[in-house]
Amino acid sequence: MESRYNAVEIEEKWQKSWADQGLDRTPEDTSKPKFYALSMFPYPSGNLHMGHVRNYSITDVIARIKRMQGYRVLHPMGWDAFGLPAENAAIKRGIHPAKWTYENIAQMTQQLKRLGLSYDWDREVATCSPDYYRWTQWIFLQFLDAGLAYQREAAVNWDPVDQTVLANEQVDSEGRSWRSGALVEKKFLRQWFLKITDYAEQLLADLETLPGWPERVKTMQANWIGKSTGARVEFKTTAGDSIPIFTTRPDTLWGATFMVLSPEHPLVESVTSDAQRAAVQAYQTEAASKSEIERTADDRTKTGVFTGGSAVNPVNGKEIPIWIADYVLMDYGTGAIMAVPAHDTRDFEFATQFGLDIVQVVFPADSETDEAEPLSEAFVDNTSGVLQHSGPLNGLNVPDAKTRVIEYLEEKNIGTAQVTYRLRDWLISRQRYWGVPIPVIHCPSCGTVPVPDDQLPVVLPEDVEFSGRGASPLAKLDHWVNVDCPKCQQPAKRETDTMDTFIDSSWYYLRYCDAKNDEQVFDPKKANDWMPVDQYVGGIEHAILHLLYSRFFTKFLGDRQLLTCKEPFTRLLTQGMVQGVTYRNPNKGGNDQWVPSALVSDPDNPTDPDTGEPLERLYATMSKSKGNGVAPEDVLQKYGADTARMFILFKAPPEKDLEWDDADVEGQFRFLNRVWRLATDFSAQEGSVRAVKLPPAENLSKAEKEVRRATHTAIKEITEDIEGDYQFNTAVSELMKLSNALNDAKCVDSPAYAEGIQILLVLLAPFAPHITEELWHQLGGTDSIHHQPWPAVDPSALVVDEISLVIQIMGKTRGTIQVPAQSDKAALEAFARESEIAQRYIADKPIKKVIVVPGKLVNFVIG
RNA sequence: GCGGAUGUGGCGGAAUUGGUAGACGCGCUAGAUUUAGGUUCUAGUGUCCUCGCGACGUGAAGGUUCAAGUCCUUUCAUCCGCACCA
Repeated sequence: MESRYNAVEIEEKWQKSWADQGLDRTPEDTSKPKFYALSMFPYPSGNLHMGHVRNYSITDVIARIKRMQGYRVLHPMGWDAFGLPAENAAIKRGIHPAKWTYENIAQMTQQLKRLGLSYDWDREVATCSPDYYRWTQWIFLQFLDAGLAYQREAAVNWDPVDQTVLANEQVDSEGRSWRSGALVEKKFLRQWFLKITDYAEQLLADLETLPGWPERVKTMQANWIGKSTGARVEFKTTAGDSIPIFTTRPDTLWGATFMVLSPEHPLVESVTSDAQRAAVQAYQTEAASKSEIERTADDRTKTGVFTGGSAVNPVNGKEIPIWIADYVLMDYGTGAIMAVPAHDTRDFEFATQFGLDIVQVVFPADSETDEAEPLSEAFVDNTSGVLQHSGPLNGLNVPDAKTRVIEYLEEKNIGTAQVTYRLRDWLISRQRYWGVPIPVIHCPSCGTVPVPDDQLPVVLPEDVEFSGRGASPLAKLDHWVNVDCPKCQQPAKRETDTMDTFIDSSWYYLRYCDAKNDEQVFDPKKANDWMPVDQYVGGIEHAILHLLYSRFFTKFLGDRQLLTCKEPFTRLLTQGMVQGVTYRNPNKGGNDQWVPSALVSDPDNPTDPDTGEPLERLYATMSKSKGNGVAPEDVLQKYGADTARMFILFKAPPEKDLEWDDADVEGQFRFLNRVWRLATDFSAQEGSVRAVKLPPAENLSKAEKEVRRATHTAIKEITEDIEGDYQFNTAVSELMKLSNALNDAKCVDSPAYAEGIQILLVLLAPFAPHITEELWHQLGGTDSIHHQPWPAVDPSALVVDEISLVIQIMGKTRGTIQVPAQSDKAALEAFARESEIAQRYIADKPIKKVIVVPGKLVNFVIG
């Protein structure tokens, strides 16, 4: 009696059984090598989407294979649970953020568990739990103690109607508040920063120690850190005030014909002449009122105003005018530049526009003269160009001139070599409720006082009102704000800012190593045992911030003697997006152009339900606005988790975007049904898969040898696919090949066939954990299939008696012949020469050359 | 503009790193099974033609080689990231 593959029933059964057995608990046995497999933990939005399913399926397959390969594996899951959506829900719907968050966690946990992911739930963390954020606060105090946490004034988004600070996400693309619709203003508040810039050089240099990271991510981080090597040079105004500048081209100093200050530069006031004061102030006001969007607008026509003041070029004593312009940024370098229009495109544009002098000092290496034609664009070559009109640099090429000019500047005491970074210190203050309270107390006499370790955590108060107006909910809570100073016991006030949620996620992977510790942030022994994470998997959207911050934390905690690893994540896999079938009306724009799949009645001939116009069909990242999402629950209900996992892993390589296609999902379901049939047909006649006793190789029939070759080829190929670069798509195709070979096998009552069925199930187990467990037990297995060792290749099974030898004439393949596999070069050539194919093509033409590639081909070059 | 990547059938994608291009799957075609549909099974499926023991074929154009998707040069297109960073 043939049974049918009922995925949902089997999956429920085994998920319960595995949970009861504690199958996925992290082993403590340290005799095995460790492997730490980690997916980026989710924000508990309440709904699992396909991107999650893909992310976690990838990591789960890796974790399962590593277990079978004899590693003890740490594979945890948790929740990045603080953040704005919970607070927005509170403001809009009156639900307390904690209630909203924990309900979402409960719901998503149920969804996750249906995917059959082998998590050790005993190590679950939620960043909003006091057990966790107590240690987030402790780490903050470590930064404070190290002098790497500090306060200064910084701009926030201020909603003038609601009188509240807004997060960037609460400001729309037109610069208006999400709630009041008011135009958002800049306001300066005293805020907390972490001094990540102290680690800029290490964070940049150590990227080279990460060969297991995608090039793209490393490049993005390097650009973000933005190291520039150059010089700091002291310019002086004619009045004698010092204006230091930074330049990467100190070799072009003799070509500096004017200076430009940022409109916010503190010296603007003093250099401005009375005649120019009105124009300068007008320009400053205009620059200050420019929004982000106006600043980054496409038209980059340079604007600026002459201050009326001048400075002296320190290398040649020439007097040069000082301008202000908003293309010079206050927060980079010194907020002032020397302008060398001949050798910088922006300065050139500015000089051309305002009729300022252009003096060329670098000339092409092959140029006959040093008296150039007027330039039509800046000459920016910085490799082979030769310096002229530059005193001690004359005749040097640019790289040599750069070295020489630094010596010169230092001799003359007017400048020095300097390195700058674009990386800014990390603003971590948030004027919000649902985050980690910053654990400090402001005392009128003692100043900023850390909350003592034994008083941690500073718990978020529950009795809070969420109006979305006025000060942060915490600041309005007098009984919470007013405390005694821990030092002097006098009345003081709590800090009411909470931390950026990126702080929470910068160390969660460390907490998993020792998730239940209530004495320490983690036991360094345990963290050093598990760290670094061997494989980290997540979306490309975290390429910069999350990964950079985590690297920063790891390095800092290393400096505090809590960790020995230099980098948190040895290998990083950035999985591609999941895209859905999307319908677009090309005659419409904005959000109206997207027609939700649910409204399309005939997918073969899609039309707009409103207008009847034909629709374009394409693939795009799943989103609510496009109505092109596929709900994981629906897929699980219809096909089961095993099919969903198989589809996701097979359809595209993990780092590429994946097009969700129902027909392909059906295909995977068919494959699992075929495996089901193969195994149940086999068990009906055989009974047990456990005792495979193979006769000696020489006694195997041809059919048996073929089955064994297919079986062991599959082991070899799949193992290589996984160990190389996680090519799950080709690994799955190898599983299909093996299943096809077993389906075609002519020796179903042979031990070789039994071995094939058994190994097919074991190899498939990490990908489709439920169906394989069920079939394993139907075949008489008693222990879990997930406790089976990863199969080893039997090299003797791969040996073939005959190979097909490719015959080429002049490099063109003309056919193949079967020859004994063991033939040497001479024998191969002889077989080839005698072959009918060669005879036919060569006939009586002379053979000029014969190339023999053993095991592959023979190529005749004829005249 | 700078930086990173990618271009292979109708589609998703393979190709031992220079050695039979198109594995595996989807789709499609024909046939068988089934009360019908679905399922399942069998065969076929890069293009072209004069249907062969043929020619052509990996974005385009050159080159190296007995042999190129793979190496070199030039070029085009698409996607992504950063963007007045001195």
